[in-house]
Amino acid sequence: MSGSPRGKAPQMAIRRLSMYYRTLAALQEQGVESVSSEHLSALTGSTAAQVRRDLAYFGSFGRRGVGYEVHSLHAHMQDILGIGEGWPMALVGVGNLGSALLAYDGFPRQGFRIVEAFDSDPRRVGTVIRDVVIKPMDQVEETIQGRQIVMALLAVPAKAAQAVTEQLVAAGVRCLLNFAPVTLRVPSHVHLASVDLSIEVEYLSYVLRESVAEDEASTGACSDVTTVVPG
Amino acid sequence: MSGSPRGKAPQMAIRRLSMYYRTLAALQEQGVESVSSEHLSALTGSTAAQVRRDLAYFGSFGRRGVGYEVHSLHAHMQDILGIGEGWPMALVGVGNLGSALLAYDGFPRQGFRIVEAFDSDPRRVGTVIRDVVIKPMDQVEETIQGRQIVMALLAVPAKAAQAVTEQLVAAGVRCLLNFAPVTLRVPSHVHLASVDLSIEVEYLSYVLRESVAEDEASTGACSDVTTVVPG
DNA sequence: TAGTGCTTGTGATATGTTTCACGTGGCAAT
DNA sequence: ATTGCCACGTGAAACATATCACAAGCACTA
Repeated sequence: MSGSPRGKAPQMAIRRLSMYYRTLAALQEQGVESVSSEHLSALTGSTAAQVRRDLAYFGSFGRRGVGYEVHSLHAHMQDILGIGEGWPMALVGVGNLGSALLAYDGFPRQGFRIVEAFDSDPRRVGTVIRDVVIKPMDQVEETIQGRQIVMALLAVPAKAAQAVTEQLVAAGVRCLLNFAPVTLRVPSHVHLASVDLSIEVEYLSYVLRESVAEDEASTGACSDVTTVVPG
Repeated sequence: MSGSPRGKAPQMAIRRLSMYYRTLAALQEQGVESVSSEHLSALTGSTAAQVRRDLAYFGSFGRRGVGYEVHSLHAHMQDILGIGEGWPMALVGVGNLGSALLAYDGFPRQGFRIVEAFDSDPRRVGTVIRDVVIKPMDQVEETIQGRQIVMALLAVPAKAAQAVTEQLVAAGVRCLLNFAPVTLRVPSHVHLASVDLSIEVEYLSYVLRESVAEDEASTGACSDVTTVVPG
């Protein structure tokens, strides 16, 4: 029902779809009705060719000589990404980060809602954040199976992450978004994405060090350093 | 001072270094003294060949027939990633997410510390979280220049992100870790990494939809679904 | 209806990354 | 010493992804 996947889309293309989707939503709000690959690429930091190629993995949504109709393309992206299904999510670990995730309004705005939250700390169990009651860990399986939840956010300490993962998988979770700085093992039918702050910061640290080294190689005047914004 | 970069390392290789680094720290704590590429790959989810290749971008740290000495390799990774420099960081936006970042103990444990925090909300200005006093936005430039801060975390609402970015860049920041769901424009000498929860969740939503569709194609018995953990 | 200008969709090409396969060096034991 | 085994480091092959460049298609005009 969702177009014709001619060839398999690279993971990165799918992630870019997400950005196109968001950008299209913004354009729609601004009342823009039509957009070209050129325009879309400028707004998302891709190239025009890449935008066209990314979209072409899933079908042909534009009209030659004209561009893409914003509303229609937005709807197609929503369909392809499976937003609209409105998968309910469970959160495990309601510490600092977990609380922030519960309160994060980006999720409901994109159609994803955290409907259950769990924590092992008895002091947190029973408290309510954003209409969600925090339940104890021993209710994970029962609740997740009962509500047919397939997506979970994992915001527990690194040490506990693997054990909790196994608990969630046993309960029937199919997708995990992990925030703990560990490499999780999951069965092949379970999909895993990770947000790892250490990796991001250390990556920046690396490129910073590299560029500082370059600067020092050409010490002295500011010379011809480019200050133009890319793309 | 940091080895011999033969060829340029792919971005992904650098991110994997970060995982090796963390894994080596754990091994060291466990008292393990030697590790093979095979072993390291099992712990990080890579392949042995990839581990060797990734490390080879930066030098040769192992001994043939033996493996890698954990302590020494850990030290090399630390050097390459530029941890140890202990770059001080600034945080802008102390809402739910920003507060969680301030309290996140993964940063100090990896040698990164948030030493300044800023917010535009007068009610938050002046309050103290984890020994950091929240300052108003108009002190960004002065403070960052004064303390020579080059890394910043951006946890402001999407609408404000681009403007704040420009403020930070003007103040001399060289690296930005952005948490707002927008595409930021930065000058080419500024490095940017992003943590985008929408993208992660939507990506999972996509693969979930895909795999559910596959399941439905072969409805009925569980047939030959693999449940073995990978690699 | 034919012509012009514009933008898509897509083969072909170039670039980048991962995997393979094996030569090389190192350790241990005989 | 010599033999046997092991695991790294790396050229070359395979694979994946991004870019280029252009034919095809649409809108509009005359």
